[in-house]
Amino acid sequence: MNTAAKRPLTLRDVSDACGVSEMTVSRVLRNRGDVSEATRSKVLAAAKELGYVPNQIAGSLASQRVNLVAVIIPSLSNMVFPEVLNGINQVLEDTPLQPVVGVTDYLPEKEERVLYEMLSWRPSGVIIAGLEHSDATRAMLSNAGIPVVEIMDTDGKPVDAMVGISHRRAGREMAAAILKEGYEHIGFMGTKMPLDHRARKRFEGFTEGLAKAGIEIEDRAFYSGGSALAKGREMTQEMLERSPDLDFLYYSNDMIGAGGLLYLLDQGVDIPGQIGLAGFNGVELLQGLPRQLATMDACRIEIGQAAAKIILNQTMDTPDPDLPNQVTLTPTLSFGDTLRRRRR
Amino acid sequence: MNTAAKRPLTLRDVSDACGVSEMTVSRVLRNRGDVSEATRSKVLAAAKELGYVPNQIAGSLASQRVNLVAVIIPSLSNMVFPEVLNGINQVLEDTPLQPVVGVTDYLPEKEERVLYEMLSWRPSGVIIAGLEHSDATRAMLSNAGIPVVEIMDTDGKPVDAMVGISHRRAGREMAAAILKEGYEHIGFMGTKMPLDHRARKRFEGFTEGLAKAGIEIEDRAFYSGGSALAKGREMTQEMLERSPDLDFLYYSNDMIGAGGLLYLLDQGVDIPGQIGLAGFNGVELLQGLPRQLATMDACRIEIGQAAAKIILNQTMDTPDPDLPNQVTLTPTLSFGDTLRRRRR
DNA sequence: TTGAAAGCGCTAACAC
DNA sequence: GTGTTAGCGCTTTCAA
Repeated sequence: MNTAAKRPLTLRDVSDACGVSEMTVSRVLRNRGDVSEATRSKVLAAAKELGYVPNQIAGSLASQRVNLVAVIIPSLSNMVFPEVLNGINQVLEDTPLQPVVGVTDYLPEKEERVLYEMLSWRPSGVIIAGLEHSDATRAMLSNAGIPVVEIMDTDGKPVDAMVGISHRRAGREMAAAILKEGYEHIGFMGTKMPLDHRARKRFEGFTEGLAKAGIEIEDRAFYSGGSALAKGREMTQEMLERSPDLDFLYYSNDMIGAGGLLYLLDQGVDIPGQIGLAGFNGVELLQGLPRQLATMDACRIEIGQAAAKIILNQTMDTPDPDLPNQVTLTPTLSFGDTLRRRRR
Repeated sequence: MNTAAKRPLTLRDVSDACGVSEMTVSRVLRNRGDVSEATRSKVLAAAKELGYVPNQIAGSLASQRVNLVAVIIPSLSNMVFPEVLNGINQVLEDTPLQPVVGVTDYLPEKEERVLYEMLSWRPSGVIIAGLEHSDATRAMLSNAGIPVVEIMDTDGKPVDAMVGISHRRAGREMAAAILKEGYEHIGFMGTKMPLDHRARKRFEGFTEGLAKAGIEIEDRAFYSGGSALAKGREMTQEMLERSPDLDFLYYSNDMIGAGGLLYLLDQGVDIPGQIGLAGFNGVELLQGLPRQLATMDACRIEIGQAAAKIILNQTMDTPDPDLPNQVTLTPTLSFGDTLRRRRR
């Protein structure tokens, strides 16, 4: 094993070390073409002995093939996105493709920068969260000449492929479920994030759903920053002081919902009798609360898997033309212990 | 804007479009050397018009410079690691360096694979979690000829630079604090992860700390998989049924600690009078629980920042030789509401 | 089964 | 200020 490599080793070094042409060394290292078992093992031994690590930069330039998949997401703190990544990883695990993650912080300009940066590495595909992008971003995506999958959301028109759920519908269905249980005085709490289009669409769907029954949200509040659990507590307290007649609270995510739940249990409020609660996402994290919060699963893993499969399919020599490239998954509503009202 | 690029554009295309040599176009696009304002704007206009995206693969090969920093961590689900990433991002944000993340799932073989994969892109530096690696991994790290920062842990000898906390000491200090409050019958709960060396070291430090006072852990339990909150609940219940005399429970992470806390509050146990509790990590996530869990901050953001600064410094033309490359941060103990025993 | 030549798209180094 | 030349370290292609 080489102990002090200042200059990284090249194929040339391996070639010299074992007396086999660079070309053949290259073939051995990539398992390409027929190489006699004798030379093969000679080369492998030399490469290992030297501690040779191939230079993918040179390799990719020569072969015009890059085994990277750009994955662009708004955040890593949200738990939702790491789970999507897990789905992607699962599918790409035993393939030559490798995901490379970029984070946008929900900022369109940063999304643009990150995408540009990643495209300059000429990846084999792009998986990007959301359907709303700047014109420049959309242009880059459609001109890149590689498969593009927009994920998480299906309320809109994709550049190429699309995998996700309808957040608008999710909001509507939650509204319907709440009304069906007999709740009528509804408050909403969410993040103050004009650029979180999925949260916005859920909210819109929700108000639509209520409107069909002639009902309006009676109070609402938005937060930004800080611990979601703590915010859920605070906001719930404030809202109920302001609007004591509310009998249902819909939270835009499970974490603030959990904060609200803990607060109300502290206060000895009867849940779901006096007040019902629901969140969104179905984060496994929260199993283990004193009561299970009603929520709607966002199909994160499945989304990641389906997106990765679409990219993978396109990189194959003979892509399956039947693999759908518009996938709408259906989130399931779990009632938990906070939505089924005991009849009065 | 080009609308149907099958073949990606090259510098050549831009050069042709604006009648300026490739070399000058390259200079403009990289803000290198003196270029007259006239040609400059001509080139920029042409590049934008065509939608040209530079090919970093070719660029890096030619310049022998790659602005990537390999970041290798065990997991993305642990929240701890995304926070470290945030610290790294903050520092690298306005530099040419770009982090690229690889995940090992706590598996040494996978760590080896991921590192090999990343090194083959010839990054400018490596930030890798932990000090325990396979021989092959260590060899690759020391032969790579680039700065390497091992993070999170400082109980051991690094290949090159190191930034973290002493988990052994963290364990010892927690033991001391607990004893000082007068607790004597102590149980431990943690993850069943022989490869999580930091958790192991904390545990070792903890038992050492107790041993100095002639005290031994009276019960212990380990879990794997599932929702940590739920596991904390279950395990706490089981442990107290098995060992009803315990007066303190030390959890290897805040999430299971929170589960235990919620369970005990449900049961109406007096905390911290009858039973005291502590976790580890200081996850902001949990602010908002009915009681604040005692914990120890793992300095995640700071670790990320310091590590990135070390890499950044090394990539500069004239690195500051005084920047320390062994940084041991000191975690702070927060007592919360679950460790200060009311005197009996 | 193996090797030699050419070139991937860009930039360092040097001319002009 | 701008252009020319010669590679970077591989793989493709074709010849042996």
